[in-house]
Amino acid sequence: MITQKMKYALKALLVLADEAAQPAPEALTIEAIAKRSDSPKRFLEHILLELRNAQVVTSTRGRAGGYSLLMAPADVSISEMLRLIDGPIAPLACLSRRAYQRCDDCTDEATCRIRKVFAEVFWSYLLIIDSLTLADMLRSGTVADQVIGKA
Amino acid sequence: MITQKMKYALKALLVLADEAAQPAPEALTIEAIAKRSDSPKRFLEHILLELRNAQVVTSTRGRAGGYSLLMAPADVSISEMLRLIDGPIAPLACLSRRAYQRCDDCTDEATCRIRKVFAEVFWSYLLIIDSLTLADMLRSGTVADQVIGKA
DNA sequence: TAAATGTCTATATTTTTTATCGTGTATAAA
DNA sequence: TTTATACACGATAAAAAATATAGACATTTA
Repeated sequence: MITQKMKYALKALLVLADEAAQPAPEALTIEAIAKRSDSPKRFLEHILLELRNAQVVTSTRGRAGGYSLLMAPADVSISEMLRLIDGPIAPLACLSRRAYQRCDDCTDEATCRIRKVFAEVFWSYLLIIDSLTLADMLRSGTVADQVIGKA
Repeated sequence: MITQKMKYALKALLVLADEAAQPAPEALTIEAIAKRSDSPKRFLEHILLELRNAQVVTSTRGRAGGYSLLMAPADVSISEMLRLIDGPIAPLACLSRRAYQRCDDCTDEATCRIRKVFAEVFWSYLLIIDSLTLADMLRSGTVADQVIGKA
């Protein structure tokens, strides 16, 4: 299960992407994003900061300041967002490349049967989720799209 | 990431499956399973109880009592074990069939863009993980297998 | 009946998740 | 240059989940 925090992050990104798609996009305040995404403002603040540090969004201070999307939606990888907000996505730490951690009790990774079976699942899973971006979320956006999609 | 509890459960199942594959299989005490799987005995106790309630393993009390595998390894679904031990495997509660829960703030599931994108990932993921069983873990068991598998 | 073993409930500890608060800093307009 | 507005950052806290541990009890069989 993805965390509530991740849901807020995705909602915020959707709000920012929607704004960026407007004719005259403006920076949105945390408050505005919180309202539109129905997220707790003070919590969202930290999430946006993480997104900013990852250079997914950008912010300006002072009057008329706020946040806006920095990367193109097609370049915002869902799996990267998951890693950023929720941490490693591998089912086992010993299968994560970026957050690799050996199991305490592991005598031999090469012969670990748990590792082996989850490795198979994980590679297939990665193949799918690594291909998804914020743009994919936007595409399935409107009700009209939904109806067309079902036809 | 799967929990430590799930790791213990899988290790215990492997121990029991290995025992079941012996010429003269015997019931194994919690202590024996704990030792062989390097799991905390008192914690393992609860795990085995859950597996027993799910009729994956069986137990006998008293002298010479202990646990043994009840289901055939090929019938022990890894995804079912995940559901049993770690809870729902869906990325969102609103995508889980057995543990379905509507999101508090959700106005319309049919048009939720987060739900839609994770639904796609999830169905593909399910396809993979639902096909895996304890038997698959056993197959990739020995070092010899590993070497052959690589060839 | 005694020893071995599983059963069950309660409790405890640690970590993670989900926030909230206070204060500081930057910016732009008045 | 003051002031209003907004983000930045660190501290703290409550709630939930994960990871156990303990004690009393029930069952079996030698």
